[in-house]
Amino acid sequence: MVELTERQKKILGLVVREYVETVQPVGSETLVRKSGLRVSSATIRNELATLEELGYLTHPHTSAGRMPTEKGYRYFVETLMEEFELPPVEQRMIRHQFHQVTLDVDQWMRLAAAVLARAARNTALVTAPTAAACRLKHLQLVAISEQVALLVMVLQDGTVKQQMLALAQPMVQEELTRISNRLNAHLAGLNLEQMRALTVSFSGFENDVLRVVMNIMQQIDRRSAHDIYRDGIMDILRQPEFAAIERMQALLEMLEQRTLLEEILSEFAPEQGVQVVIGAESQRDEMSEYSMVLTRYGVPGEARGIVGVLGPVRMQYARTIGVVRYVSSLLNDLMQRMYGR
Amino acid sequence: MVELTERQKKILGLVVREYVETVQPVGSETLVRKSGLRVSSATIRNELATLEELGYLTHPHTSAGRMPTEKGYRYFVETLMEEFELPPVEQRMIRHQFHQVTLDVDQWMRLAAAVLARAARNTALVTAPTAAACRLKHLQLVAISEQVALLVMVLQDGTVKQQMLALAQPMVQEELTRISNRLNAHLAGLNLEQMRALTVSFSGFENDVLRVVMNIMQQIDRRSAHDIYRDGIMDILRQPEFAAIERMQALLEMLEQRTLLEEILSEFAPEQGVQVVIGAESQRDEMSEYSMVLTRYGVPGEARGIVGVLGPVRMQYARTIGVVRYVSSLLNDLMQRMYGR
DNA sequence: TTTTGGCACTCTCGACTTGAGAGTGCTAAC
DNA sequence: GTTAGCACTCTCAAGTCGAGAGTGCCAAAA
Repeated sequence: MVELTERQKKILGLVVREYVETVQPVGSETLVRKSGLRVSSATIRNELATLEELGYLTHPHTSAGRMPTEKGYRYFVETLMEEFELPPVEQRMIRHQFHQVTLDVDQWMRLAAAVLARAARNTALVTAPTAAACRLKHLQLVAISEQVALLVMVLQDGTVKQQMLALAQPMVQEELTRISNRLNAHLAGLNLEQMRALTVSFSGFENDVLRVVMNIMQQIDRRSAHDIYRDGIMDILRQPEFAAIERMQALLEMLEQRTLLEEILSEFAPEQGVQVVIGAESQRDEMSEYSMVLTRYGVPGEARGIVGVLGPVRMQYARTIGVVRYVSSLLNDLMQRMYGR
Repeated sequence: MVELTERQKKILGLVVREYVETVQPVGSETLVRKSGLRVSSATIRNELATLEELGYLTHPHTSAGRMPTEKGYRYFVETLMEEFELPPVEQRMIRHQFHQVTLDVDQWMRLAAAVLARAARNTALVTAPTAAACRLKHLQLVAISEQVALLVMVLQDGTVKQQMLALAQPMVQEELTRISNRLNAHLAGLNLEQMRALTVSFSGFENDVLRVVMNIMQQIDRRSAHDIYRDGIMDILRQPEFAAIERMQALLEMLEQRTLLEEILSEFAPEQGVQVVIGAESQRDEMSEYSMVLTRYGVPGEARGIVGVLGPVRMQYARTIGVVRYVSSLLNDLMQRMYGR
């Protein structure tokens, strides 16, 4: 790998920035004007040709200007880009919004996605925090009608699950509460594995409930990230790269495929720090036109989730990274407070 | 209003059906071929001209075939269309899916939207059932950490609400359970109005909780339909009328505007039966290109919700109406079972 | 009075052409 | 190493053209 000269770096940086802004291949004349370099367009052309040979730039056709390749963006992200921090005004606004909303994981996720999408001007993807193996915190049976009860389960990571139960025989609320208490006394704090050992100690309706509880917990354990909160789909669709319908449809179709998204997110979200995945680096055809900026949040031992932004490869990486970092730090604070320091 | 002749009705019906299928203005020759009428194309042309004069058909330009106007569709829906019933195989499949899913309102809504979208091949809109004024069924406080508790509220209509509470001083689960029981004893079955009268009888932390409960219930009461479950956005976007980007974006933008959608849904959902709203009949510019097929489900006294399908004006009305009717009847059954017959 | 054949007329749509504009790449000179 | 100059290439928007589809009307037939 040949080291680039300072001038080449400067030119590459300019091409990336200019292209990201205008979405037009940028020509040598434009660069002379913007660069402040005291050289002629012909010199720039020579440099551009070199950068193209090295794989950082391309040509859509002979008489068009240059645009960055994925390698070019990668180099930009790693070496040329300067840090971006969200302006304090916006930071304050976002924090304010989090304070206003009710303290509920589901709401936080929605808000995080909304805020992230708006600030990054792209599609935001957020997964709820999940513990490696979920533990029951508390359960409660609530009479809905004579024959139907609602089972509400609160898990260690703060998520709430609910399921209706058909009752073999009518029960009143007092009875259900008594049963809830008995079950809580034995089950609170346990994970699926530990519950298995207890199945023998219950019988009748209590055993039925236990089975349902275990069933739900198994479902949760199986899929690592339950729901993906998405927002700002319009923001990404407004980008000029989606002027062609098929692109737009392809993207929407991908965003509707939860399993694919989950897979990609959990594969590329880094254990720490912020990860940038540019185009084909994701190794998926469906994603080859998009880039992602991903990170994890949460309390490592307890429960973690993913926050990220999806956008066209031509993306304002510095800004996006800054925004993702800020939102994830906010969520970190929230989680930490939830787990009591 | 002049009554149409049998032949005119037949021709109008044919034009609608043909246009809905092919999305091409239909010409006199085609009609002769399809109609089975033993007349020449010139005769058909005369009839078409009459129908156009009466406002049932239009012309995109001189040398194009005819396509229905909104008045044409309206006439079709009211007079010409034959009933459509979902084939038993599909009915069974759908019922099967409802049996498989856990018994939880949120899940039902999701499933209803998914099923409806698939069967109607358009975008499905479903709102959760809401009681006119919501009543508390049961509440439970769950310790999350020493300083944080989760308040879980189950409402009469089966929905579950949750909110984190910051505790002024540490409390253990036993304490929280005791408080929950005390509050339940007084509050269960009450609506917001009735709770107001009780605010004096509680103090300290119990009063704080009561305030939060009332606050949440007020939020729910204020907006008639909380969340709108949407599905099948891709299905509608695949329709040829969305070949133009702006249309596509306009639609997506509208679907993201929850308030607008809520307003439209609750305005046009009929008290009983199935309502068809064709294009500009909705009196909204944003909706002038779309039609809706809406109905309500639920238990009139207790809680009701809306199911509907949104699609292009050129829509298979008979099919859509049949599907909406079927899904709403399924939801009716579910609701009825929930409210115990 | 209704139906029909005939024909001129209208409008769209895709294919093709053309010229301006943008930008490169090369060469020869500085 | 840098630069001016110029031929060359490719795109894109505008304009042109002809085939095709379908109408509208008229005069004759039923």
